[in-house]
Amino acid sequence: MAQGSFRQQVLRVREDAIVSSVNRLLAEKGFEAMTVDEVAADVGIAKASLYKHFASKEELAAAAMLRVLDHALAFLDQRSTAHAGATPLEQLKAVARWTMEVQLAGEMPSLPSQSSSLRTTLMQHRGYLDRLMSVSDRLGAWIVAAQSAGQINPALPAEVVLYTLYARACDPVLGLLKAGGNYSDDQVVDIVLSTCFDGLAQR
Amino acid sequence: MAQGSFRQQVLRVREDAIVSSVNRLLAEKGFEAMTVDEVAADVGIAKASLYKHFASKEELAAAAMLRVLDHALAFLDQRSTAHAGATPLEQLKAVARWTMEVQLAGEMPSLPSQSSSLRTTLMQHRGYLDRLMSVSDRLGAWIVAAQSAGQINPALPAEVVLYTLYARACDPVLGLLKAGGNYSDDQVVDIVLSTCFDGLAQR
DNA sequence: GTCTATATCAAGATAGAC
DNA sequence: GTCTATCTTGATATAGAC
Repeated sequence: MAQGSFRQQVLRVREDAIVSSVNRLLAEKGFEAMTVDEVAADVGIAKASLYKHFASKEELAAAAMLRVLDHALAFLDQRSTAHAGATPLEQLKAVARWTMEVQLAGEMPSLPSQSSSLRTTLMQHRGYLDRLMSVSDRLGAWIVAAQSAGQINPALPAEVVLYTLYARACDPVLGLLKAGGNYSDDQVVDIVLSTCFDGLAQR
Repeated sequence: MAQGSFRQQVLRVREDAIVSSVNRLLAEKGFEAMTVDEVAADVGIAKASLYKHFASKEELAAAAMLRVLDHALAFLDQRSTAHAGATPLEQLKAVARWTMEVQLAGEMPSLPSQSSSLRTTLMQHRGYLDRLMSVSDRLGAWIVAAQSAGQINPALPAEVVLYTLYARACDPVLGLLKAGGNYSDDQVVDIVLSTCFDGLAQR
């Protein structure tokens, strides 16, 4: 696969650095609170240079969301191949664990469920929607399989399980527990995973 | 208890209307996206008049948060008296159901867990912190009792249960399911309550 | 206290030289 | 493509008359 000229590769690396900064700032402050000036300062280039790479703040954020989804797809690929023997429930738990680890690492940009200029941009972004549907399809297959195997509550509509997994990837409980300082990151993940799959009530 | 002069009562009613508008807009768009112009237009008064009642946008939002907590405290009072015979688990479920109903009604302003000017204001607001701690203390008592009775998983730290209940009051899953249009509000609440207390996994 | 009109400022976006 | 300097807009907040 062609990687382009040296100059193009340099640009690609720079854009990657930009997206990394955007990703972290999005996770830390959210889309509205993040400013383009901050991004430029964080990357170490002038604001005008940013706009040579991305046409708007929304495009900047969209690039970060796209990369997150690509990482997710890569993770799903790896689970499907290197861990093909796992049960559907184990696969779903592995995915949920991965999203929580990403969030605790400060690298999970929370999507704006509320009204936002970013939301309208994303809803018109083909690449974003394609990846989102791809992720949802793969998770959906595991959800249905886990329900057939009696591992996930079959009384729950599959979309409920899917939405819940998405929501837990941005669960503020993780940040609250981490901020409390009483648990390690691994413990936090184990706890929230437990409440997600096993619930609060005694079994 | 003195209610003040007629003029003061009129002002009080007006401020109540303001807080109601703020509360709804806060629930609908969040703090950052809500503008003071919108609030003024929604209430039907001039923007400058708003600033005679509240010193800043943050104070405006804080007033809405305060009222939500007062409503919560009133609900907790009612549960403690009119439903004194309920088990601790039933009380917790009743509270969670109430918060979800409030959210579906578009009246639950989501607190900014992320960095925000509102957060710093609230963290310095005595009245807000007092009410928040009061709510937490009451819920904490029910949580501990429910764990002693073997109704809530005793392996979970009480603060985890508390944070989870707070987080579910703002759970985006509710909005997603409502937006899908496949379920009534009651069904949505029942579903999310089920995933919260019983988890996703088969029992 | 309410209004209209305005000050002030932060932030997204662009111009134009290099 | 990168920079400095600037434009433009939208939003918080205030002035001052009534």
